Amino acid sequence: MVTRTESVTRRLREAVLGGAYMPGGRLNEMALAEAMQVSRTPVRAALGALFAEGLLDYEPNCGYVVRRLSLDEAVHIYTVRATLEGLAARLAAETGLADAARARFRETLDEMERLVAGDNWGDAEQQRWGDLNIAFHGQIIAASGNGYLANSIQRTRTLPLLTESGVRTFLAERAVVWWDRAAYRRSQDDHLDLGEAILARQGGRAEALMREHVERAGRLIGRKLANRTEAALALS
Amino acid sequence: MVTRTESVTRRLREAVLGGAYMPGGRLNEMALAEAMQVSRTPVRAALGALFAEGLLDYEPNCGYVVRRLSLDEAVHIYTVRATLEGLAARLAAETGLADAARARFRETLDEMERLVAGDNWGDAEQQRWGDLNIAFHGQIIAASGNGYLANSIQRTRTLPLLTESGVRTFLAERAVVWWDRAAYRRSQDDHLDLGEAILARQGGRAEALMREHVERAGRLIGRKLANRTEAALALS
DNA sequence: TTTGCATAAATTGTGTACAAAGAGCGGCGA
DNA sequence: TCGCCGCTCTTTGTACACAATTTATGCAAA
Repeated sequence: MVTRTESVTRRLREAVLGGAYMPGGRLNEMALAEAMQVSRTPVRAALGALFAEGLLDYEPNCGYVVRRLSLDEAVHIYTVRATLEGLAARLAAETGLADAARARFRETLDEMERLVAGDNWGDAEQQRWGDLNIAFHGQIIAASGNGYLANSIQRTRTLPLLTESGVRTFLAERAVVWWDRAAYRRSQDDHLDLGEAILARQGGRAEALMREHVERAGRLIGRKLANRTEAALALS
Repeated sequence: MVTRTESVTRRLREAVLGGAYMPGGRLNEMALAEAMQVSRTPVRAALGALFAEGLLDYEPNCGYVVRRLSLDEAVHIYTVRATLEGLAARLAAETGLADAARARFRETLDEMERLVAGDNWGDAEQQRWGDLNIAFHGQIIAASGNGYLANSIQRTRTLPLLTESGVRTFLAERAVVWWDRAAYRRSQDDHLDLGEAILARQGGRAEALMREHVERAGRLIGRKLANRTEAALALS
């Protein structure tokens, strides 16, 4: 049996990450309770959990609001994430992958390459590539063998506004993927170098490559976000 | 006005970090509520918050227990911490310290040096050096200008069993500082090199030094912890 | 003695009522 | 008209009662 608190926490997390509420928007306990068909108690527990995860801001006696990330904060988070994923890449390279993991790793890389290099590049291919991208990074993190590191990286990824592949915006109704195809190609080139370094047990090189890889993504998103902010300001 | 939840959270956190409960020990909601003279509601909120901070483990319908860190987990946490503090050192060096911060930084280093090099080395000096050590690291983290990084590092420091200066154990009644004087001298030498690198704006060198510095502390604690585990096993 | 089950006790999960703090609003005076 | 005060209303914080689940206990049978 799963408790209502767990269920509400999961649903609310998905709603916030999915952009159902505007950043800075208040989350009314009573309204959420009615919407979820539970009492305020599990809702309050869920809000507390999401606050601890960094998805919400909280002020005593004032309630919870969806956290609004400034451009600076987003850059800060990406800096930390780049360093942590760099560490994971180094540890993975130094430890080495087991045979099964090695095979899966190669398979993931190959499929991504086929997609990017292929003739078709529609929504389905982008979606698939995004999933494989997450899997690729996940395999490296798993191979690092450091659970605390894995959690720390996960924390940098589950934040409103910034998700695993690309940028979601709360201004639009549905997710907008910001990258053009050239960016995917560049990202894939990074992946190929990274895979080579890790499989060749080159820890230092893997770390440097991963750091640069994630920081590049951060810079890209930073630029897009800066433009978006200007656009949003122009609208308001 | 401060809410009861905040007050209970703070008190409970201090109790857990101070070693008032055995790792693995159950935290009974009713008992805590009576001890703190509040109802179960703020106690549950506090337990949830401390669980999110990583101080407690939780299983639905089974309650909260003080988190028990394995030796492996402690090493993993130190690895992450070393990398993050290394990043902070690099950012601090690259950004550079403002004049006031620069002066305070030098002052902190000088006082630590006077203590370690001085003739007296009692409990008071150790305590003072520990406080300055925290301040030294804190100044670097602040100078990095990355709030998310500061939070991430703080998370690696507030865990039961491992605190800022030395190791607390739940087996003994009061905190035990594990280091001998030679270790303090070695640590201080690291600090001198680090201060030099940061003030000279040598980012890469500062990062490498800080990483090694924190990892050395981690190895030291790891060894002590391993011995302690053997001792504890022998006793039981 | 041990194992299994049924029952009882203890503990956590949830709903709800009430207390308290904050936000919004209207009236009053300068 | 503007600013301030006090009120009301909304929203959050807390206590408590009850439901649901887990854990302990005791008894009977293998």
